[in-house]
Amino acid sequence: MYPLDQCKKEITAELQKVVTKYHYNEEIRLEIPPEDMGDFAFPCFSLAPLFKKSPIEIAKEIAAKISKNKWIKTVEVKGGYINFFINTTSLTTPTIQSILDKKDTYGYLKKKKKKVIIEHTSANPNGPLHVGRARNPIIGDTLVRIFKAAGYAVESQFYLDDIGKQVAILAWGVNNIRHECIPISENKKADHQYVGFYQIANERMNSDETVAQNISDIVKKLEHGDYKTIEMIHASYAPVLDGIKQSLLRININIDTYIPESTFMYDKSVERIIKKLKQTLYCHEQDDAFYLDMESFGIQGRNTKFFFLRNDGTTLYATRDIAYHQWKAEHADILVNVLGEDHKLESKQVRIALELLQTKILPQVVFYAFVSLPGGKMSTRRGRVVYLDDLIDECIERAYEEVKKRRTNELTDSQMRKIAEIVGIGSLRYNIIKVQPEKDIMFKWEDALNFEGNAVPFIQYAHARACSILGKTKTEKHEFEAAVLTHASEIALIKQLARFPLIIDDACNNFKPHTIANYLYETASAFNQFYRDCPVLSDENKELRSSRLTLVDATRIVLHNALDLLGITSPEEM
RNA sequence: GGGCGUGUGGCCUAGCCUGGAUAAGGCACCGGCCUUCUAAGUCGGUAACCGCGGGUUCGAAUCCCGCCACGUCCGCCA
Repeated sequence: MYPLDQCKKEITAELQKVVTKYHYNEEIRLEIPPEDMGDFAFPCFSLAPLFKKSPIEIAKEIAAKISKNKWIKTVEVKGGYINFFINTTSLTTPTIQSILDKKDTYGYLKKKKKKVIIEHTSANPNGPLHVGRARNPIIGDTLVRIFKAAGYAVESQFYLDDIGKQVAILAWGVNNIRHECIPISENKKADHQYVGFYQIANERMNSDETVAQNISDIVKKLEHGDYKTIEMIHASYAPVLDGIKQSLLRININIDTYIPESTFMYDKSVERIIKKLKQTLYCHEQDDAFYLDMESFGIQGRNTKFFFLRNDGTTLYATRDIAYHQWKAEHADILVNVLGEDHKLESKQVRIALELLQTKILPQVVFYAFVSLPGGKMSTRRGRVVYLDDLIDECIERAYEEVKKRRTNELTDSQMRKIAEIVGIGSLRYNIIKVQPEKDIMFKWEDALNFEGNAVPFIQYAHARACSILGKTKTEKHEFEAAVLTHASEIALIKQLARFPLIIDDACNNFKPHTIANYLYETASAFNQFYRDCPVLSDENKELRSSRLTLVDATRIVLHNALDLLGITSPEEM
């Protein structure tokens, strides 16, 4: 257990002890008061009706009975609140010790012996990733990192469409459209080269019935396991998928497993599911196709029919998705999906079907709103997009300009390039993750690439500053004496470092990756204030100097660990 | 028409789940701080009827109802 956990627990226990004498049995929930009013607060308002006294009197009465201990330094009553000021010397030593001992794993929670499958990205391999959906891999990968830190065994999965209409369109295009008819893409990556085939094929499909027929023939052959067709499809999308993987790798994302949809066709599990679904009370037939009537499950709208089998006997995306989820439920204890908000209905339908099939584990879903452009929605089909690769390039380029502006005289070009890469990629990830997923974001270059204020350079800079100080004292031993760190900025920074494990716990339990970004900003800010107030290297007092050095080192570790949770590299200089 | 989500200073965001003490930050704007560990920093200032209207409560940005705006979905697409 981490020091601050221990502290909170003991304050709660102390309160509990006093309060049970009054037959108050509600759970004690401590709050964090506004600045300068203490470290923890207990509001007494809800006790008023029980006590038949004013909250202020109650607070006074209870506060008088609180006995001070290792953690509780002073107790104050203000308004209807009991404010606790903790004994920082009790917190400082174990916190710093814990950071120095655990280093890269400081903040990590104890092992849970539970397996989590986090599905994210799962983009159709018919073109490059675009910014509209860029939140998906970033949120997904951040959750993967957070769950790992929270003690879970995690596997990330990309559900790969290798059997549906979208890849069939791409494959038809690749095989039937001449290269000269495709608009030339400047980017040499295969996903950029191939997307034109998909776009033109889409147009032809919509205007030419024979093409539409050819494509649906491909889908049918796929479902029947026609070997040659499968090979053809695979050859068409493989280079595109490879391009997608490369893009992900550029932003520090590696997905453990790619699960092809076809898996569940060929192992007959989709067939079994169809059979079971047909037996349910909610199944109906319409023109030889089958659907579940979702009306009694609270699904409303123009159409409450959830089709799972076409009239030609082929399956649909959602049908295969049900099979996939059943399979996942067999292989994990917790399932997490990261999906665009356009999947809300489908996800609900799949959930209902899974319930009908008595699936053991249902997925927790994190939905995100699309990133839009000032002119409207992005679309691969219509080619109205900003591609992720272009955004990455632009981020790095702009970061390079910023580095050059500041460090041309001190660093070599390759050093500056390296820093630009770290800052550029970090900027991209940070800007997307710092906003809660369900909030709409309008993509504007000037905002995305603003390098000031609450942005990643601020945090990375704080890390680089810490490294710079430490770099000058490599040979020194960092002795540590908690009692000498008494400056308000030092105390504030230590408390901030102590909070990190609680932040991880909260971010994990509530699927809120953006809280890590907030924490990082606050930590960097606390460090900058310390940096301003407490000179480290120039201090004459040896004990103070080395204790501060240790605090700098501890901050460096926490910033590094938290940045790592966001998949962002911590530069040693900037 | 219906479902789901979002609405917080000029702009962007946190807080909302679990109601509480002067609504917290950033950008922009104005004014200070580099002979001292990288000023991508720091200090101060201007700026908010928390979309609108009701309700619950001792107390509402937070919970409930209605309305408005935006996003998204309501395909034998994925």
